[in-house]
Amino acid sequence: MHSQETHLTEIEIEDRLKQHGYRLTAPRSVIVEAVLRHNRPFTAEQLVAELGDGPDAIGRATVYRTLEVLASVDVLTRIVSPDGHPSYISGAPGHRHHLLCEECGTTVTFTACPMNDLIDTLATDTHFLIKDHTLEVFGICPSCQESRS
Amino acid sequence: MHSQETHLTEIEIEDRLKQHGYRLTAPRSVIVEAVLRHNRPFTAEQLVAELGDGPDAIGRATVYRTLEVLASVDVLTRIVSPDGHPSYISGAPGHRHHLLCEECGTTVTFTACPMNDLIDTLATDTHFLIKDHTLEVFGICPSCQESRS
DNA sequence: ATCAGTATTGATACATGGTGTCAATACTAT
DNA sequence: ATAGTATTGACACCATGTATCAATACTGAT
Repeated sequence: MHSQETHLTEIEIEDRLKQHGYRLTAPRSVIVEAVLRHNRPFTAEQLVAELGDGPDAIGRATVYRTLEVLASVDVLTRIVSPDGHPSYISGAPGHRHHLLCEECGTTVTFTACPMNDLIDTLATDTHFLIKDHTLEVFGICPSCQESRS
Repeated sequence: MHSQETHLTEIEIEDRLKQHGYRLTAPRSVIVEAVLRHNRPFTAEQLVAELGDGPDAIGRATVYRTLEVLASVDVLTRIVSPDGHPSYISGAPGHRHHLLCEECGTTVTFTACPMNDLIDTLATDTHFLIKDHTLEVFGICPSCQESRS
């Protein structure tokens, strides 16, 4: 019911972009490679900092746009923490939620969603047409608990 | 299991501020009155726009600080939508979640939280110390569904 | 292999949402 | 009434993200 994420390869990701009608460009390859190096949630600004200078610098706008594109083809998931700061997590097609360590960012993905029953009840009772929900869990992972004490 | 919110009065809110050691000031009264006029979620910037000019204008920083204070004493709840934009909802002490209409902002509060079981399972399986979770539901309310068709 | 068409890029400027500073003000307990 | 201190608001600043637009580069068709 929960698992570490299995990652797509660069080639699979680029295929997926093509299938959705996106062009394969040098900056996108660089960004995909950078994304694959992260196995923790990262922010757009972190990527900008990594890729935004040097000889083959990639523009801020391109980084933001590409992250959006990758999220739209289910290569990345964008999650928003309770303080409103978004970050991206590699690989998360389908309906998933995450358990994040607030200290080190370790992420556990789980597919068990307890919302289905609740959504039915809410829909019946309120007559809302229910479209979406957020559900993310935050805590401290075992190794951070240890290094605290 | 779900309900429209019952509102505190201005006096009750000001008592609550005092009980927490906050002073009663003119700007805070103005902000509390403004908050009570809203029965839909609102953003900090909306309040700034309402109160930020005219003869008794209230500074942007004061508005932001006061909203934080009101949230800290459970007069307001701050929720963050999937796109990362925070808004405030009047009156929500305790553990509550919300069902929001994406079109008109109508909000239904519910206390049924399906997370308890899941959290126990997650804690057992991952050994995380679980601290917090987000859970908000978004949809279209009955009256907006009607005016669509 | 070349070409034309168009998606993409990146520089820049701008927009939005929020925070830090600090002197001046105003609340509260005494 | 006064002293002490929380609070205010002006301002500058920061962080995150977006719009514009000319220049570039990918792609499919030839």
